[in-house]
Amino acid sequence: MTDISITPAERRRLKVRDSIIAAAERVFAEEGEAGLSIRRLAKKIDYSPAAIYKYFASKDDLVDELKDAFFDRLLTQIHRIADKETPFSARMADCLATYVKEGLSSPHHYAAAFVGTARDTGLDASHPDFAQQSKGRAFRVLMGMMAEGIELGHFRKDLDPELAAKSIWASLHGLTMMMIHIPTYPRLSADSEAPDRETFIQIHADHLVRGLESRNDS
Amino acid sequence: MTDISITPAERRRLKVRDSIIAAAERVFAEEGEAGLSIRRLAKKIDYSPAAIYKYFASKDDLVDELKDAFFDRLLTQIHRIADKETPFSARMADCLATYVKEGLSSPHHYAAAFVGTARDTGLDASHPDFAQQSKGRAFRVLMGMMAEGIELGHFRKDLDPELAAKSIWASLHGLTMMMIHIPTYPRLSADSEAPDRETFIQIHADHLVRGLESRNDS
DNA sequence: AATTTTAGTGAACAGTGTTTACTTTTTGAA
DNA sequence: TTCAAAAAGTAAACACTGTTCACTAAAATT
Repeated sequence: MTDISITPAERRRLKVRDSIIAAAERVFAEEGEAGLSIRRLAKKIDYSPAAIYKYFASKDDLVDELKDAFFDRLLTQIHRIADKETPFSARMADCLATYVKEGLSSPHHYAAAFVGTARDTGLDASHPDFAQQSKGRAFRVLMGMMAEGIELGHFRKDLDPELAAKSIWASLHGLTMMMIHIPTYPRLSADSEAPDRETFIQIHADHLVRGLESRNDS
Repeated sequence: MTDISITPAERRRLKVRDSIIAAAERVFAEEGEAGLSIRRLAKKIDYSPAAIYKYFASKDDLVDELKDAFFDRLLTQIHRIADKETPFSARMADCLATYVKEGLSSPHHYAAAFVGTARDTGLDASHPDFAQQSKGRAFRVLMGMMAEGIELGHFRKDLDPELAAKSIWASLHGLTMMMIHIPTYPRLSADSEAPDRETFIQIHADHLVRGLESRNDS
């Protein structure tokens, strides 16, 4: 009985823990991982640096939590579109654009979630299986839509939904990273006449969808 | 007259400088920017840490030189394909695949060249114009091929070569980053039956090209 | 009320990039 | 060849970083 409700001690602990990630979130959103230091964080919440280690095993663990929270938010946004009952084409295009835009809304979070050439965020035994992470769940939404598109005849029948989804995902990821890294993308030089970012995201999504569509129908 | 040839002093200086970047290159290729420290570098070449600052203004400057050198190599590889006189389709596909493969051959270099959400590697006044960098020159090769493809009728006539090239570039970038970040890509879970990397690069390139092609011709 | 567990801390360890004052070596000219 | 100037190289310090450890103070449990 008593273990169902939460004890005041646990409630206090959670409060401190939350204040840590809240402060971290603030710094991280503005300056990214580079600007985030345990000592700086400690000052912000008026604790000693060592105190933070009673709540997080390491800085990486803390940052991982920020990344995970971001991808949860991204997943929510994706679902908000994907679960609609609008026509397939519009839904698909909306989903692709939403992924990119959501990434751009938290560039530091997004980019940080894709760093490390190794298994630090990969899929070794220590981490949960990829499909379980919100990154993986977001991918499965895309893969589901892909299967639907093939089913409906919008996309070529010979496509493997998983491979096609991975290809599309990579392309979306690329545009997102590009726009994060080159803030003026798709403008490269000052003089070039280029559409605004939103329009370009649409163009990009159109190219991608076109590569999947079955031909010889309007 | 005397300023045409190089003095022994300058030659010595260049030798030391080269030994620094050589050592840096070795470390960077294996462990990336994380494993590279001035002090460690100094130990490797048997100099004091401060000595390195007589050759490079900062660690970032040193690392920038590594990145630039890498992109020069990448540009060379791209040109090796693009300058061939083979049929357009094959050349285009080869170019796209080569970009990705070359990126994967030096994952740390490639990924490092695309970090920083800000203008640290962007296109502010301090840096040379984007089109001048080897990153920009590589892009111009792609854009040239795009124009050629439109000219030849392979690609839709209504495409803007610059925008289309940017879209393709973003997609290539995405696949490269994905494969760097998820070493088993396109395999996500251990059980999934997926093609090898080389094949998947091809599939991805095919999707991209398909999105550009004019329709209703075989 | 006594004991055990937990929260929190100051100080230290082993690193980092970078600067400054200083010495040694090399160079170019009188 | 001698001598001033420039360049090469360094030890030590500054201001940081993540992390650990021995320790105290305060709750929680028995």
